[in-house]
Amino acid sequence: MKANGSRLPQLLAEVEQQFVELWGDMSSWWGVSRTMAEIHGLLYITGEALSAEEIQRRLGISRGNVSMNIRTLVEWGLVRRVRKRGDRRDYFQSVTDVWEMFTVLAAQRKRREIDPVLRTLEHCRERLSTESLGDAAQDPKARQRLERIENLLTFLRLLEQLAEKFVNSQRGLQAAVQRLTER
Amino acid sequence: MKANGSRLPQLLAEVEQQFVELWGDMSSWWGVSRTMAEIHGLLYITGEALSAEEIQRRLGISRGNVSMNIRTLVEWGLVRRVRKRGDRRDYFQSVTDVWEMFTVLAAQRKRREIDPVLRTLEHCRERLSTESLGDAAQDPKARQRLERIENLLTFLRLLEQLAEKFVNSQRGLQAAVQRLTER
DNA sequence: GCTAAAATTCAAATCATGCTGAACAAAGTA
DNA sequence: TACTTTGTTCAGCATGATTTGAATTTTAGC
Repeated sequence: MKANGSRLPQLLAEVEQQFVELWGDMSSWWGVSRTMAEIHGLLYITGEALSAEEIQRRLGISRGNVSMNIRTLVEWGLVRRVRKRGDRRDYFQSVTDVWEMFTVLAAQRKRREIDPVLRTLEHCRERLSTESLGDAAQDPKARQRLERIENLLTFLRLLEQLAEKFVNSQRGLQAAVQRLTER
Repeated sequence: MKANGSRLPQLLAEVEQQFVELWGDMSSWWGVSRTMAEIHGLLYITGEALSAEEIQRRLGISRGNVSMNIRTLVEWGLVRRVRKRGDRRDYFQSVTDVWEMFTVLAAQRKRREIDPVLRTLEHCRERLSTESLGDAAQDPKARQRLERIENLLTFLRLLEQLAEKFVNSQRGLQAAVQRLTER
């Protein structure tokens, strides 16, 4: 289908808008707030270095909100702070590599959510172990629960290792996953 | 270390409590509400078939809340409704296989969150394609954005395929992932 | 069919998350 | 030094998500 009469800039703006919204919809997937995802989405799709004011204007959010969220995005390495000569404002630009972005987000989630869970699970296991319980560890209920906890631990450890591969060797893993998903 | 003097049932109750909390902490990981995760966690760790009333009592939540969340858990196949002869209450029991549970949760998330995003992304791509734009597709900005959208699509499709493998052949994939994560 | 227990529903109340905006700090300019 | 522009912080508030509980429906037993 051929283009209607609308001008290109308007179309780009519309697609940009749609993309930012979509990126916001994915925020829960990455475990970040909607606004943080939108800021990142805007920077990713435009590819430009935008000032805080520009971001504020385009997303219709407050000054403080931009500042707080940008800080996290920069800390995480998803966005770079860029200076322009003769301009004292900060500008911000997104990393462009999709695998790198995913790697960062996965690592953050792992650190914040998986690691503490593993610690707690290990603690649960410890409390039900033979060393802690002595003869009582033979109790069928205790044994059953220990088994369930161990199954879970095994599974999560596997996920953890998988995540680690992502972080340590995106490229190699990319190839491996591709092989894995081939017909 | 050997057990202190505390009785086993109390220890089991404590570990149960800790586990339920932990499972609740993982709720955002699965994209479900904390209470839904807690109900499932309780059923998983006890292994028993519990009545709605019992769940309500142990988690300190309302009757309606149990009913609503249980419904979803049953719909998703994470929990089975069990009848006991001579008792007209419903009892509920969790699936025990960790891979099966993960499969279900991943499939739900994919359906609810990944699929719609892919549809929207494809729509964005379509709007920036040569077929839609004609000569305007050569505009550097348009090309750059199309490229970014395509990179993302490629990546998400890969994730999608990976998720599909989980759903279709947990066991085979389990082995594959294990191989992948070996030293 | 009637009754009572159990399950479900959903409007209203509650709660948590994350946003706003005003106050403040820092950094550049004259 | 005083002023202006930009960036940061956080208490209080707004919004949306979750829960409650009373009304309603369903179910099983008689």
